[in-house]
Amino acid sequence: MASANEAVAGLLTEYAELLQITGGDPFRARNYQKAARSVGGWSGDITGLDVKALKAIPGVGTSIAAKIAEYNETGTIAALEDLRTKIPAGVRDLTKVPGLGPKRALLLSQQLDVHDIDALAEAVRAGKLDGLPGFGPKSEERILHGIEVYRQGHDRVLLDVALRIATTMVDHLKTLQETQRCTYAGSLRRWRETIGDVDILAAAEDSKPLMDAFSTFGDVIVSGPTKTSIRTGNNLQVDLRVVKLDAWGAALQYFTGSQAHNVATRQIAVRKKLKLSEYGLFDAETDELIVSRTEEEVYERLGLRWVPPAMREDRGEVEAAARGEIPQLVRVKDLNGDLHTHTNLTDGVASLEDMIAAAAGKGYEYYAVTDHAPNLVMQRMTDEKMLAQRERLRELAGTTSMTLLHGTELNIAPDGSVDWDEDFLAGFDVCVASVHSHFDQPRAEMTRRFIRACENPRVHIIGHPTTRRLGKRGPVEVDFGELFRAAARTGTALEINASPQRLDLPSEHIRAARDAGVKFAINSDAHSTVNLGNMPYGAGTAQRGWLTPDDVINTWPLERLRAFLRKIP
DNA sequence: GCCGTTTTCGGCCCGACTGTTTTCAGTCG
Repeated sequence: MASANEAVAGLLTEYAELLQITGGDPFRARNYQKAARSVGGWSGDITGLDVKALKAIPGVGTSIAAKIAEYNETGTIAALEDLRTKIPAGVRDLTKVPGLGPKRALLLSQQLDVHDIDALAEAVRAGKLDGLPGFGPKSEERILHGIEVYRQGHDRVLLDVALRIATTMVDHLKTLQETQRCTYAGSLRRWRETIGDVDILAAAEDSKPLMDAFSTFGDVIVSGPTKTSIRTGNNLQVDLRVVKLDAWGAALQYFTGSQAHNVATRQIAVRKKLKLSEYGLFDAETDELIVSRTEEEVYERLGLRWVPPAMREDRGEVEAAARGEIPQLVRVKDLNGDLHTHTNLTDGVASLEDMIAAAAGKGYEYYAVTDHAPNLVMQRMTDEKMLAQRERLRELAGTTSMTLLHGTELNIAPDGSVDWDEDFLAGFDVCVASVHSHFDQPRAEMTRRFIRACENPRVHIIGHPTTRRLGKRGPVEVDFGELFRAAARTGTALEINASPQRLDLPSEHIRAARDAGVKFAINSDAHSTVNLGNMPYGAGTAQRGWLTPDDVINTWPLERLRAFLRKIP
């Protein structure tokens, strides 16, 4: 089960969607959506808060606070239950079909008596859309296509997949003579953990050659002089927007988003009698262009510091930028080492020697090898193998300028214990401890399990704390507040696992953990030399959690790191 | 429904594209 904040955010989102379907004041629906985001990103726990306290959350006023308080007391929201009964079943599902919004989904549901996507597909194929007002032959085609897309894994793609596709297209577009600038923007530039569609921005006087070249990368969905959308072979939508070079900064700011961040910046513009669009920042009355060439100029003219893309989620960054308090975020180049990697002694694919050589190529000051411990039985680890690896690692120390650390990735048992006793663990320079089994323990047990691991004086880092696999397995149920307090109290770092399948600890928990006093380790969890290159995804995730280098132990110099790893005072 | 250093009422981000509706609504981002 999700946290109370997430649960309420989900209910408020549903309420907003139902309001959109019923029509009426669109600003009401928008407000519920805004409140949902706000509650979901609220660093405190809403459980037990009364109306007065709830109203301190931005976007939560008297009415929404009352609904949340009602949820706190009764576990339900009567107004939501009521709205659910008024809307035909399945309309919300129908709006999940791309191209089908709330209005037309409701109309189809009522006119055709269809309540799920399968029934809709059948009705369209049976020609039941004929004669419906507003639905022509193209509509049928679009809806059927939308249903196909929905079914073919409507899921978002992982960050590395999207980055690869975007980079290929950007590199190709840059080869065209007409292209003046080209980069990816959108959620990819913000390092969101998964990507729904890729936004590419280019500057050119004549957009047609770019649009033509871009169209060859997939099936064209829409195409005009400023925007072309395609769908690639692996079902990823990619949008190319072409602007004039003069508008580059405003366009980059606009298309990087998020939408919520853009709303917030535009509201600031409005208050200053300005108008912000992808074409520039204008005087609202005279329409005179003020600035548009760079993002920095646009933010500056709004009275804001430049906001790093990873922070642009309307989670307080606009207010921070107005106060001039944008943190110096941790960057990949700040990382002095990698503290969680595997070799072919367990499930890695590269040898110890190859992993060390590849890591040296990253310019690290230190590097830890942390193969799996014996309780992950399929890895067949033994004391002897581990000690032999340590010996070999010490021999290799003379071959590299990096300081080599011998470590292991321990398994946190259901009771919170780990693989080896204190004496054996004392032989390691660094111990990562992770949950690899019994993912469905009840919340209280799982929480005790993690806390006991933190309290182990030989455990330095909790690996991939939620154990989620993006798109495949959800997070374990744990009281994150308790976990964060335990990690801070015991001097145990939480990992930000940089694997694109994990990105764990997720960014939405990172700020709360940091506020609790937790330190972090950004680790590749590499099982190959190539995986050592996953660090940018971890750094991006850390940036989304507003972390600075000081928050991240593997940006520290070796001596400071060693002091942290001593843990026992 | 929320919000306020021009407002406790009257705003609320803004533009592109599509299809079919001869002037615009729906959808998307």
